[in-house]
Amino acid sequence: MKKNITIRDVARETGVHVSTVSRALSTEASSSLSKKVVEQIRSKAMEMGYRPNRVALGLRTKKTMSVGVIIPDIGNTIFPPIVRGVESVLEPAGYASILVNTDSDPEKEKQFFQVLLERGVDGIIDAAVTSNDPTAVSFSSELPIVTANRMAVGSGIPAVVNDDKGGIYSMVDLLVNAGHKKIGHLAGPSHLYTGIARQEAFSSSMQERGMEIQKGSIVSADAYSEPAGKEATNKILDACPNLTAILCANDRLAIGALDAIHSRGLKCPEDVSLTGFNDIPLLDRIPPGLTTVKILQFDVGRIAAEILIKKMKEKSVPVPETTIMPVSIIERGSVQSPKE
Amino acid sequence: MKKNITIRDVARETGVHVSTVSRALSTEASSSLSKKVVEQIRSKAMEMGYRPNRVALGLRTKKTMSVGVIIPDIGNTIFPPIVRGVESVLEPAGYASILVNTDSDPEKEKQFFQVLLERGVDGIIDAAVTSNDPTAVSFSSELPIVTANRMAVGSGIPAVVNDDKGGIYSMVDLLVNAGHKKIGHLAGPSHLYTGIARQEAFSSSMQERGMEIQKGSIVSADAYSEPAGKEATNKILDACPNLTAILCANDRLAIGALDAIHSRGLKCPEDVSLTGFNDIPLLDRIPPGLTTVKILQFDVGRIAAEILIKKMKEKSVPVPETTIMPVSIIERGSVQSPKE
DNA sequence: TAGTTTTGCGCAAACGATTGCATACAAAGC
DNA sequence: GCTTTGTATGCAATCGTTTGCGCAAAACTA
Repeated sequence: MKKNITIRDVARETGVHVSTVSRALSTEASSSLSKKVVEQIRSKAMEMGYRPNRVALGLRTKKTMSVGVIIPDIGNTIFPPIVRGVESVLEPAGYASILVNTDSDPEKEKQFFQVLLERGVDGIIDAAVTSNDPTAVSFSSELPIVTANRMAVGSGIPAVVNDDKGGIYSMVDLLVNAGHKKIGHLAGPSHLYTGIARQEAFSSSMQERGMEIQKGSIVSADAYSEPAGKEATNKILDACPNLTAILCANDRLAIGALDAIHSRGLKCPEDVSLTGFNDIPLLDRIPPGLTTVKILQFDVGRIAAEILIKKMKEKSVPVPETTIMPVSIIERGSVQSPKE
Repeated sequence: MKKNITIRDVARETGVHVSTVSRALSTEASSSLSKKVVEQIRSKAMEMGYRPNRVALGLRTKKTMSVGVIIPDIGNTIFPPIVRGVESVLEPAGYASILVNTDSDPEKEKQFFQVLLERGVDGIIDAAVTSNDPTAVSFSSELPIVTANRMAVGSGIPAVVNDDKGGIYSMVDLLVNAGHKKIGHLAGPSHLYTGIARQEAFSSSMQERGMEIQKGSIVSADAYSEPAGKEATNKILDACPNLTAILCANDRLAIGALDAIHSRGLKCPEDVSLTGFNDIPLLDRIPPGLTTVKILQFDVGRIAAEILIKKMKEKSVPVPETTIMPVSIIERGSVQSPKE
């Protein structure tokens, strides 16, 4: 492993001072130098295989050109596209992303904030934020943060989220228009923004349409997972066996609901219609085809990163506090009119 | 954004020299100090909210405690578990992971190597390596590299891969035992290790079992994607309509094959049996249930990271050049005995 | 031609930590 | 009581850059 060469080496070889080399290599500062030296230094640097040391740069300028990306779990299919969206703008802008997984543990989230700050990141994309997140709030005074896919309600931290409310409203419409009168809601975890927002949207939408919400027809799953969805669905159907449709807070819960329905000897959509949220990959191939709300995960990440870059460049620049990304309804086979 | 406090500040407050603070804060060096000062300095540092600056540390020690993780695309379902596996050992060991996506573009891979080196990573996990990868090889003399899921054949770079050969052999066995005589192979891209290794395994296995390989019954897909799988399958079936089974190089190709089969008015497994590789999430729920080879993605990442850490700590330590992870066969509904 | 401005580059201090070496003081040996 | 040996801490260089300031030479100005 050969020793790295520095601007000092280049300076020695070209017979100029290190500061001159530094300036020659910088696009802006090189204008204060004669064309000839700049040319000479650059070609010499290239020839010597000079590679700038970002660590030293970071120390000197207090900008590491890196950002922390905090997510609950990259294994959860909705996050990879978000991460790609983030990188699609960060990388071309010269930023590196340090990725960490919290497994939705607030304690870990806090630790990671510390670690990221020690490493001098210039900003953070937080897709693991909880609805009430003191950690994110307290760190938001230290460096720019943007939350993605979720938001810390009332925190003032810029957020890019999906139109959860609109999506749920459309789904309720769709079910009601299909003739459903008894609709349940398999809700997401109650400590997460998406869980809360979607449940609130469900309730208010049902109310606005004059639909009855039966007691026990709304149950929150512990996590966004298939088993949690199955368990919660069983609770819902135990309490309200007469339901003809269940609106699920996300696709994985809906898949769990499908399991519960089958295990009870029922069929979807014949006995109970089901809807999801997110439109995860391969969902279209799982029978009977889940009707769901498609979200723009990639764009959520992309826009969150764009906002973050703005704030990192100029921390007092005004940015929209909440950006809501449009959703669309994907109709497949899991919804049909109730039998009677 | 309040100014960060440094060991200099702590030194001033406690009335000692910065070097003393540095030693007090380090677990090893603190043994050379009196217990009293150490205690005093530490509590003062805590009280002042001192946060070490890793950038400065990195400059001084030439170790950034960070590693680059290069993958083709985090959106491809097989990579997230690998990344989690990598992080599961890197993070507890104090390393941060910088994640980059190459989209399988060798040019990008090269650029990212440069960027990662500029950023002073201590090592690299490369899961985007191509079978013949001059970039990885040339950089391997500059810093420790371990490849995951794929390998650069004959490069001497330590690799952790799946038992591709064993998996394919088992699959051929399974098909042959089910009575298939006309078996095709939907191969992966021919510039990727997995594509090559699996195809070679297919050919040699068939040969060893005395099975005939029809002309045109092996076609490489351009990419590991459903459309590429569909296209290649059509080519295969155009050339060899009498095939009763197609062994696919991975699950996504197999799903594409399923599409092709359906579009030709055929059925799986009645008309043609199909097998996959990887066992991606939700695969079990796609009818008729794809028989596939399950790989240990998480462990591939985990072990690759463990090897990398060893090499980063002591670059001349001997490590296994190739680690092969066991695979297992998951039987589902996509294979049955041929009709006639 | 003398004074003034501009141009081009060097000097040296910083960024925040670590670490080999020097040093002061105390304890211990004789 | 004087050397010897630790023991605990300070000193200063260093890692690789950037950048404000200064200064000489060149280029104008009148």
